[in-house]
Amino acid sequence: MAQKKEYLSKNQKIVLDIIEKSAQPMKAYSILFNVQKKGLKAPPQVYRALDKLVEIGKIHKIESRNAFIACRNSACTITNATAFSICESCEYVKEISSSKLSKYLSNFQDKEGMKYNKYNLEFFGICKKCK
Amino acid sequence: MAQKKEYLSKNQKIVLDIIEKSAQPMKAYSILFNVQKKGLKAPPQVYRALDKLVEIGKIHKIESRNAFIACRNSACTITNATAFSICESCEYVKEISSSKLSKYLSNFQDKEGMKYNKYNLEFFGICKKCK
DNA sequence: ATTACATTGTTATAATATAACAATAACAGA
DNA sequence: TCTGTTATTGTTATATTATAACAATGTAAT
Ligand SMILES: [Zn+2]
Ligand SMILES: [Zn+2]
Ligand SMILES: [Zn+2]
Ligand SMILES: [Zn+2]
Repeated sequence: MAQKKEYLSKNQKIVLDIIEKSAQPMKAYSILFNVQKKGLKAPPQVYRALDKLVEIGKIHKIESRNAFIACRNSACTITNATAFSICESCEYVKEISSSKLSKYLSNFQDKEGMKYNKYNLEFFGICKKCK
Repeated sequence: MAQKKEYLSKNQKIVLDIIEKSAQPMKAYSILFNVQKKGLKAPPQVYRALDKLVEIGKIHKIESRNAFIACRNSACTITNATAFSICESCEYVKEISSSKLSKYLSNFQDKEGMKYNKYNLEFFGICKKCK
């Protein structure tokens, strides 16, 4: 995990850094605002970095929120099997790392017997704090 | 299913109609273009209808694609447990109706024992045609 | 008729994301 | 070193997706 970071470009490091420092998902334009002091002034600079970081699995996109969160699931070397829980009240997001769940979904076949190489699952509910 | 439609408003019916006629997911602005001849001229008119239709489960949003598809899963009276397969080559989308899968996910508990009242799952792969 | 409430129409704008191209850096082979 | 090649960065403009705000109209109960 740490090694991979060595190969990141300058902008990729800057963007990853800010996301990793955030406990919760960040939106692209909030990232942009936060990295402007570091010289990244325009959306494409941020989006390019985000694309790459998603591709190599250092971060994940929370699709229903258009936001990006650092991967902290050590089992998540793969970028193609992601699961999250999202609190609909406070928007708290947590990556779910359940080998049972990922096994189940990775092996899932539809009615035609088709298997999939990738999935993204988002659970919604009310977190403990909000209850 | 048919009854519910009776209670839809004019704009909701128009928008649902165009989505149901489409075999595949439609984007909001494509819907807008298609309903302009029916008098819906501005985005809010379409987005309001979409919001309502999603809420009552007549359509679903494909989050990773920002697109909307009619629900054709008769078991999907619930709007809170959705699963789709998406072809990454041709973008073909199909709603998955597997009672086994939905049972598994509805009963899923995370490490803290928390259960969720809602989920959305998107599988990605290459469909038969594209292979 | 009056109130209340839902729906619609309308304009403007916010938020998210990409196209296109120029400039610079990194680097391998001649 | 020079040179071609590729990746990365910088920059401007624009496309795409979505909502705020408020006025107008419709619907139905009292
Ligand atoms: Zn992860
Ligand atoms: Zn919460
Ligand atoms: Zn459905
Ligand atoms: Zn396909």
